[in-house]
Amino acid sequence: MSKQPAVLTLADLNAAEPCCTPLAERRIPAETAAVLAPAFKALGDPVRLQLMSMIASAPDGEICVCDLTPAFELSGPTISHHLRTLREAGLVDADRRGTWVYYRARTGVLRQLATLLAVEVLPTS
Amino acid sequence: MSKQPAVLTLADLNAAEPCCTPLAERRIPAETAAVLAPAFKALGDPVRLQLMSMIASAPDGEICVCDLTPAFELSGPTISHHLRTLREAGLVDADRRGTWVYYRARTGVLRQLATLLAVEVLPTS
DNA sequence: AGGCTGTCTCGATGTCTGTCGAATCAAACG
DNA sequence: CGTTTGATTCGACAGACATCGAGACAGCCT
Repeated sequence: MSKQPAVLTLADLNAAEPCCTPLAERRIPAETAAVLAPAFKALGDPVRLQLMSMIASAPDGEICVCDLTPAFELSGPTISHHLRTLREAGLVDADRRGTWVYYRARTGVLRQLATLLAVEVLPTS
Repeated sequence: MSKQPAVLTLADLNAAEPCCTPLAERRIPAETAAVLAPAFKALGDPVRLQLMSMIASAPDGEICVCDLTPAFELSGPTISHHLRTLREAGLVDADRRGTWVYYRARTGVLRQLATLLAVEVLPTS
Protein backbone atom coordinates (compact mmCIF):
# COMPACT_ATOMS: atom_id res chain seq x y z
CA MET A 1 0.00 0.00 0.00
CA SER A 2 2.97 2.29 0.60
CA LYS A 3 5.49 1.09 -1.96
CA GLN A 4 6.39 4.36 -3.66
CA PRO A 5 3.80 4.55 -6.39
CA ALA A 6 4.67 5.42 -9.95
CA VAL A 7 2.26 8.33 -9.92
CA LEU A 8 1.85 11.08 -7.41
CA THR A 9 -0.63 10.36 -4.64
CA LEU A 10 -2.40 12.42 -2.08
CA ALA A 11 -0.13 11.11 0.64
CA ASP A 12 2.85 12.70 -1.07
CA LEU A 13 1.20 16.07 -0.77
CA ASN A 14 1.75 16.23 2.98
CA ALA A 15 5.50 16.08 2.58
CA ALA A 16 7.76 18.92 3.57
CA GLU A 17 9.24 19.39 0.13
CA PRO A 18 7.16 20.90 -2.62
CA CYS A 19 5.69 18.28 -4.91
CA CYS A 20 5.29 20.57 -7.86
CA THR A 21 6.51 23.74 -9.40
CA PRO A 22 4.13 26.71 -9.46
CA LEU A 23 1.32 26.66 -11.98
CA ALA A 24 2.68 29.68 -13.79
CA GLU A 25 6.24 28.44 -14.03
CA ARG A 26 5.73 25.52 -16.32
CA ARG A 27 2.80 23.53 -17.59
CA ILE A 28 1.74 20.91 -15.08
CA PRO A 29 1.41 17.37 -16.43
CA ALA A 30 -1.92 15.62 -16.69
CA GLU A 31 -1.13 13.18 -13.87
CA THR A 32 -0.31 15.99 -11.49
CA ALA A 33 -3.47 17.83 -12.42
CA ALA A 34 -5.49 14.68 -11.79
CA VAL A 35 -4.10 14.41 -8.27
CA LEU A 36 -4.38 18.08 -7.34
CA ALA A 37 -7.74 18.95 -8.89
CA PRO A 38 -9.80 17.05 -6.29
CA ALA A 39 -8.24 19.15 -3.54
CA PHE A 40 -9.29 22.37 -5.26
CA LYS A 41 -12.65 20.88 -6.00
CA ALA A 42 -13.15 20.19 -2.32
CA LEU A 43 -12.41 23.83 -1.56
CA GLY A 44 -14.79 24.91 -4.30
CA ASP A 45 -17.84 24.98 -2.08
CA PRO A 46 -18.57 27.92 0.23
CA VAL A 47 -19.51 25.68 3.14
CA ARG A 48 -16.38 23.54 2.80
CA LEU A 49 -14.19 26.61 2.42
CA GLN A 50 -15.54 27.94 5.70
CA LEU A 51 -15.18 24.54 7.35
CA MET A 52 -11.59 24.36 6.15
CA SER A 53 -10.91 27.80 7.56
CA MET A 54 -12.50 26.96 10.90
CA ILE A 55 -10.45 23.79 11.15
CA ALA A 56 -7.18 25.35 10.00
CA SER A 57 -7.54 28.34 12.30
CA ALA A 58 -8.59 26.39 15.37
CA PRO A 59 -6.58 27.56 18.39
CA ASP A 60 -5.46 24.08 19.43
CA GLY A 61 -4.93 22.89 15.89
CA GLU A 62 -8.10 20.89 16.04
CA ILE A 63 -11.80 21.48 16.40
CA CYS A 64 -14.79 19.39 17.40
CA VAL A 65 -17.59 18.60 14.95
CA CYS A 66 -19.91 19.81 17.67
CA ASP A 67 -18.42 23.27 17.19
CA LEU A 68 -18.62 23.12 13.40
CA THR A 69 -22.20 21.97 12.86
CA PRO A 70 -24.02 24.78 14.71
CA ALA A 71 -22.08 27.38 12.71
CA PHE A 72 -24.20 26.62 9.66
CA GLU A 73 -27.89 26.45 8.96
CA LEU A 74 -27.52 22.95 7.58
CA SER A 75 -28.42 19.52 8.86
CA GLY A 76 -25.89 17.37 10.68
CA PRO A 77 -25.68 14.83 7.86
CA THR A 78 -24.94 17.56 5.36
CA ILE A 79 -22.03 18.92 7.42
CA SER A 80 -20.81 15.38 7.89
CA HIS A 81 -20.92 14.88 4.14
CA HIS A 82 -18.84 18.00 3.53
CA LEU A 83 -16.32 16.93 6.15
CA ARG A 84 -16.02 13.58 4.48
CA THR A 85 -15.33 15.32 1.19
CA LEU A 86 -12.54 17.34 2.79
CA ARG A 87 -11.18 14.12 4.32
CA GLU A 88 -11.22 12.25 1.03
CA ALA A 89 -9.50 15.18 -0.64
CA GLY A 90 -6.69 14.77 1.87
CA LEU A 91 -7.17 18.24 3.33
CA VAL A 92 -8.10 17.21 6.87
CA ASP A 93 -7.74 14.33 9.28
CA ALA A 94 -10.44 13.11 11.63
CA ASP A 95 -9.85 11.66 15.06
CA ARG A 96 -12.45 10.29 17.45
CA ARG A 97 -11.73 10.74 21.15
CA GLY A 98 -14.53 9.53 23.33
CA THR A 99 -17.83 11.05 22.42
CA TRP A 100 -16.53 13.72 20.09
CA VAL A 101 -14.76 13.70 16.76
CA TYR A 102 -12.00 16.23 16.16
CA TYR A 103 -10.76 17.49 12.82
CA ARG A 104 -7.35 18.94 12.07
CA ALA A 105 -5.89 20.46 8.94
CA ARG A 106 -3.15 18.79 6.93
CA THR A 107 -1.03 21.89 6.67
CA GLY A 108 1.44 20.22 4.33
CA VAL A 109 -1.22 19.81 1.69
CA LEU A 110 -2.39 23.40 2.09
CA ARG A 111 1.17 24.57 1.65
CA GLN A 112 1.53 22.54 -1.55
CA LEU A 113 -1.59 24.10 -3.00
CA ALA A 114 -0.41 27.58 -2.03
CA THR A 115 2.94 26.95 -3.70
CA LEU A 116 1.21 25.75 -6.83
CA LEU A 117 -0.77 28.99 -7.11
CA ALA A 118 2.16 31.24 -6.25
CA VAL A 119 2.93 33.85 -8.89
CA GLU A 120 6.23 35.59 -9.53
CA VAL A 121 6.25 39.30 -8.87
CA LEU A 122 7.29 41.05 -12.05
CA PRO A 123 10.53 43.09 -11.86
CA THR A 124 9.12 46.64 -12.17
CA SER A 125 7.12 45.60 -15.18
CA MET B 1 -23.00 48.51 -11.50
CA SER B 2 -19.65 49.65 -10.17
CA LYS B 3 -20.61 51.69 -7.13
CA GLN B 4 -18.42 50.10 -4.46
CA PRO B 5 -20.49 47.13 -3.42
CA ALA B 6 -21.06 46.26 0.21
CA VAL B 7 -19.70 42.78 -0.35
CA LEU B 8 -16.49 41.61 -1.91
CA THR B 9 -16.61 41.01 -5.63
CA LEU B 10 -14.47 39.17 -8.11
CA ALA B 11 -13.09 42.45 -9.43
CA ASP B 12 -11.55 43.18 -6.02
CA LEU B 13 -9.56 39.99 -6.27
CA ASN B 14 -7.28 41.37 -8.93
CA ALA B 15 -6.09 44.19 -6.70
CA ALA B 16 -2.53 44.47 -5.52
CA GLU B 17 -3.36 44.32 -1.83
CA PRO B 18 -4.50 41.08 -0.30
CA CYS B 19 -8.24 40.91 0.02
CA CYS B 20 -8.24 38.43 2.84
CA THR B 21 -6.18 37.00 5.60
CA PRO B 22 -4.94 33.43 5.23
CA LEU B 23 -7.42 30.63 5.77
CA ALA B 24 -5.56 29.34 8.78
CA GLU B 25 -5.19 32.70 10.49
CA ARG B 26 -8.78 33.42 11.23
CA ARG B 27 -12.10 32.05 10.15
CA ILE B 28 -13.18 33.53 6.86
CA PRO B 29 -16.69 35.01 6.80
CA ALA B 30 -19.48 33.48 4.76
CA GLU B 31 -19.55 36.32 2.24
CA THR B 32 -15.85 35.94 1.54
CA ALA B 33 -16.21 32.20 1.14
CA ALA B 34 -19.06 32.72 -1.29
CA VAL B 35 -16.87 34.92 -3.49
CA LEU B 36 -13.73 32.78 -3.35
CA ALA B 37 -15.24 29.31 -3.61
CA PRO B 38 -16.13 29.63 -7.31
CA ALA B 39 -12.48 30.31 -8.13
CA PHE B 40 -11.39 27.12 -6.38
CA LYS B 41 -14.27 25.28 -7.96
CA ALA B 42 -13.05 26.35 -11.38
CA LEU B 43 -9.63 24.93 -10.57
CA GLY B 44 -11.22 21.73 -9.33
CA ASP B 45 -11.21 19.99 -12.68
CA PRO B 46 -8.08 18.36 -14.12
CA VAL B 47 -8.62 19.82 -17.58
CA ARG B 48 -9.15 23.34 -16.27
CA LEU B 49 -6.16 23.05 -13.97
CA GLN B 50 -3.99 22.16 -16.93
CA LEU B 51 -5.54 24.93 -19.02
CA MET B 52 -4.86 27.39 -16.23
CA SER B 53 -1.26 26.25 -16.05
CA MET B 54 -0.79 26.50 -19.80
CA ILE B 55 -2.23 30.01 -19.81
CA ALA B 56 -0.34 31.21 -16.74
CA SER B 57 2.96 29.79 -17.94
CA ALA B 58 2.67 31.05 -21.50
CA PRO B 59 5.94 32.71 -22.57
CA ASP B 60 4.33 35.92 -23.79
CA GLY B 61 1.80 36.04 -20.98
CA GLU B 62 -0.90 34.90 -23.33
CA ILE B 63 -1.77 31.88 -25.40
CA CYS B 64 -4.03 31.16 -28.34
CA VAL B 65 -7.03 28.85 -28.05
CA CYS B 66 -5.68 27.15 -31.13
CA ASP B 67 -2.68 26.07 -29.02
CA LEU B 68 -4.84 24.93 -26.11
CA THR B 69 -7.41 22.77 -27.88
CA PRO B 70 -5.05 20.27 -29.56
CA ALA B 71 -3.36 19.61 -26.20
CA PHE B 72 -6.36 17.58 -25.06
CA GLU B 73 -8.33 14.73 -26.47
CA LEU B 74 -11.51 16.68 -26.12
CA SER B 75 -13.80 18.43 -28.58
CA GLY B 76 -13.46 22.13 -29.29
CA PRO B 77 -16.77 23.01 -27.64
CA THR B 78 -15.70 21.22 -24.48
CA ILE B 79 -12.46 23.19 -24.23
CA SER B 80 -14.41 26.35 -24.94
CA HIS B 81 -16.79 25.47 -22.14
CA HIS B 82 -13.92 25.02 -19.67
CA LEU B 83 -12.36 28.30 -20.76
CA ARG B 84 -15.65 30.02 -20.18
CA THR B 85 -15.77 28.58 -16.69
CA LEU B 86 -12.29 29.94 -15.97
CA ARG B 87 -13.37 33.29 -17.38
CA GLU B 88 -16.52 33.47 -15.26
CA ALA B 89 -14.48 32.54 -12.21
CA GLY B 90 -12.34 35.59 -12.86
CA LEU B 91 -9.17 33.58 -13.34
CA VAL B 92 -8.47 34.49 -16.97
CA ASP B 93 -9.25 37.16 -19.53
CA ALA B 94 -10.02 36.53 -23.18
CA ASP B 95 -9.10 38.80 -26.02
CA ARG B 96 -9.92 38.34 -29.70
CA ARG B 97 -7.40 39.68 -32.18
CA GLY B 98 -8.38 38.97 -35.72
CA THR B 99 -8.98 35.31 -36.32
CA TRP B 100 -7.62 34.05 -33.04
CA VAL B 101 -8.63 34.39 -29.41
CA TYR B 102 -5.94 34.77 -26.78
CA TYR B 103 -6.22 34.02 -23.10
CA ARG B 104 -4.15 35.49 -20.31
CA ALA B 105 -4.08 34.80 -16.57
CA ARG B 106 -5.26 37.28 -14.00
CA THR B 107 -2.23 36.93 -11.79
CA GLY B 108 -3.69 39.13 -9.09
CA VAL B 109 -6.45 36.63 -8.46
CA LEU B 110 -4.02 33.72 -8.41
CA ARG B 111 -1.94 35.58 -5.86
CA GLN B 112 -4.98 36.16 -3.66
CA LEU B 113 -5.82 32.48 -3.69
CA ALA B 114 -2.23 31.56 -2.87
CA THR B 115 -2.23 33.98 0.05
CA LEU B 116 -5.46 32.53 1.31
CA LEU B 117 -3.98 29.04 1.42
CA ALA B 118 -0.65 30.13 2.90
CA VAL B 119 0.23 28.41 6.16
CA GLU B 120 2.53 29.69 8.87
CA VAL B 121 5.65 27.66 9.44
CA LEU B 122 5.67 26.56 13.05
CA PRO B 123 8.61 27.77 15.17
CA THR B 124 10.44 24.47 15.74
CA SER B 125 7.21 22.89 16.89
C1' DA C 1 -28.17 -3.31 30.79
C1' DG C 2 -30.72 0.63 29.18
C1' DG C 3 -31.11 5.06 27.63
C1' DC C 4 -28.97 9.33 25.88
C1' DT C 5 -26.09 12.07 22.86
C1' DG C 6 -23.07 12.91 19.10
C1' DT C 7 -21.65 11.45 14.53
C1' DC C 8 -21.90 8.90 10.44
C1' DT C 9 -24.13 6.06 6.70
C1' DC C 10 -27.93 5.10 3.64
C1' DG C 11 -31.53 6.08 0.30
C1' DA C 12 -34.05 9.45 -2.22
C1' DT C 13 -34.51 13.66 -4.87
C1' DG C 14 -33.71 17.70 -7.41
C1' DT C 15 -29.95 20.34 -9.35
C1' DC C 16 -25.51 20.98 -11.45
C1' DT C 17 -21.63 19.50 -14.52
C1' DG C 18 -18.80 17.43 -18.36
C1' DT C 19 -19.19 15.97 -22.79
C1' DC C 20 -20.55 15.85 -27.46
C1' DG C 21 -22.63 17.10 -32.28
C1' DA C 22 -24.99 20.60 -34.73
C1' DA C 23 -25.73 25.21 -35.45
C1' DT C 24 -24.07 29.93 -35.09
C1' DC C 25 -21.03 33.84 -35.08
C1' DA C 26 -16.56 36.40 -36.50
C1' DA C 27 -12.92 37.34 -39.28
C1' DA C 28 -10.08 36.47 -43.23
C1' DC C 29 -9.53 35.29 -48.04
C1' DG C 30 -10.66 34.36 -52.69
C1' DC D 1 -20.20 38.52 -51.84
C1' DG D 2 -19.58 33.18 -50.87
C1' DT D 3 -16.44 30.14 -48.68
C1' DT D 4 -13.34 28.67 -45.42
C1' DT D 5 -11.38 28.52 -40.77
C1' DG D 6 -11.47 29.39 -35.78
C1' DA D 7 -14.23 29.86 -31.66
C1' DT D 8 -18.48 30.04 -29.21
C1' DT D 9 -23.29 28.92 -28.19
C1' DC D 10 -27.19 25.67 -28.14
C1' DG D 11 -29.57 21.36 -27.03
C1' DA D 12 -29.24 16.94 -25.21
C1' DC D 13 -27.82 13.34 -22.12
C1' DA D 14 -25.36 10.57 -18.61
C1' DG D 15 -23.09 10.98 -14.43
C1' DA D 16 -21.94 13.53 -10.20
C1' DC D 17 -23.29 16.48 -6.34
C1' DA D 18 -25.85 18.96 -2.30
C1' DT D 19 -29.26 18.29 0.64
C1' DC D 20 -32.36 16.07 3.64
C1' DG D 21 -34.79 12.50 6.88
C1' DA D 22 -34.41 8.09 8.80
C1' DG D 23 -31.75 4.81 10.62
C1' DA D 24 -27.26 2.79 12.41
C1' DC D 25 -23.28 3.04 15.22
C1' DA D 26 -20.13 4.52 19.12
C1' DG D 27 -19.39 6.18 23.74
C1' DC D 28 -21.01 8.16 27.84
C1' DC D 29 -23.85 8.10 32.14
C1' DT D 30 -26.98 6.40 35.44
